[in-house]
Amino acid sequence: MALHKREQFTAAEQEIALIAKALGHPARVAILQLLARRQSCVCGELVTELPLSQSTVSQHLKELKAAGLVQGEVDGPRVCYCIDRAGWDRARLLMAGLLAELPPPAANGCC
Amino acid sequence: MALHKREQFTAAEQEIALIAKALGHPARVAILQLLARRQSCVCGELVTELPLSQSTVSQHLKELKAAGLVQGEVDGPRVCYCIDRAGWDRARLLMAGLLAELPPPAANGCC
DNA sequence: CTTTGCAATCGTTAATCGACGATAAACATA
DNA sequence: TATGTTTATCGTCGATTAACGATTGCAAAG
Repeated sequence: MALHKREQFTAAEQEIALIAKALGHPARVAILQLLARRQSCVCGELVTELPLSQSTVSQHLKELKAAGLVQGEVDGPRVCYCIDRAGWDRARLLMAGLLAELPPPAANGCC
Repeated sequence: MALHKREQFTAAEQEIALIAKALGHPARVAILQLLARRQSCVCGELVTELPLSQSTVSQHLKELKAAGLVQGEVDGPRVCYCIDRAGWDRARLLMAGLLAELPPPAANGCC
């Protein structure tokens, strides 16, 4: 009950926050960069690139998937992760939209 | 020790993550939008616009300030908050840089 | 059909977050 | 000086996160 009040904000605000939160950990940023640069793809390779255990990497991948930024395809015994292009574009759109909002300096008195 | 391993990532990854984390809550997104649109400025006004208590809003403002996205000027008994343009530009740069990284579809086999 | 190898999930722990009310601090005004 | 207004900080509590090792689940190889 009402200890977390996320519900009380607009859907747009929640969507931005969801994506930003997924980007809010250096391990996940590093994973996304590895995937975007196609340096690796398979979960096991990511584990060797990162200073984290297999289970922790798997957990981060799950969060990135939940945020729609990454998708994973099973390929035999291994899993190939890639950037989810739709989610990636959406993220770019939302982030650019938010950060573009600033009008030219000081039409107002106070700042 | 070493329960949180943020230290083990690059400075760039940590900087992006820090900013993204600040954007990772709908209340903070809402605050930034209010400030960017100059609809309000003073902390007390923000409180009335948001479904949160004064202390909670103050806490969120503190986090946004720590991420360099917002700055506050004392104006008598009240405090005027505004977007920190330098931090805002930096955020735009970093986010755009990260999200621009994706190369054209599938040069690789797996995805 | 068993073994092997990879990835996901479970269970646990410590740390951090999100929220609040209460209190304190800073300042203007009576 | 006392009072009211505004914001920051403190203390607390429950929820969530980050991390790990251990276990489970599954597909390919033998």
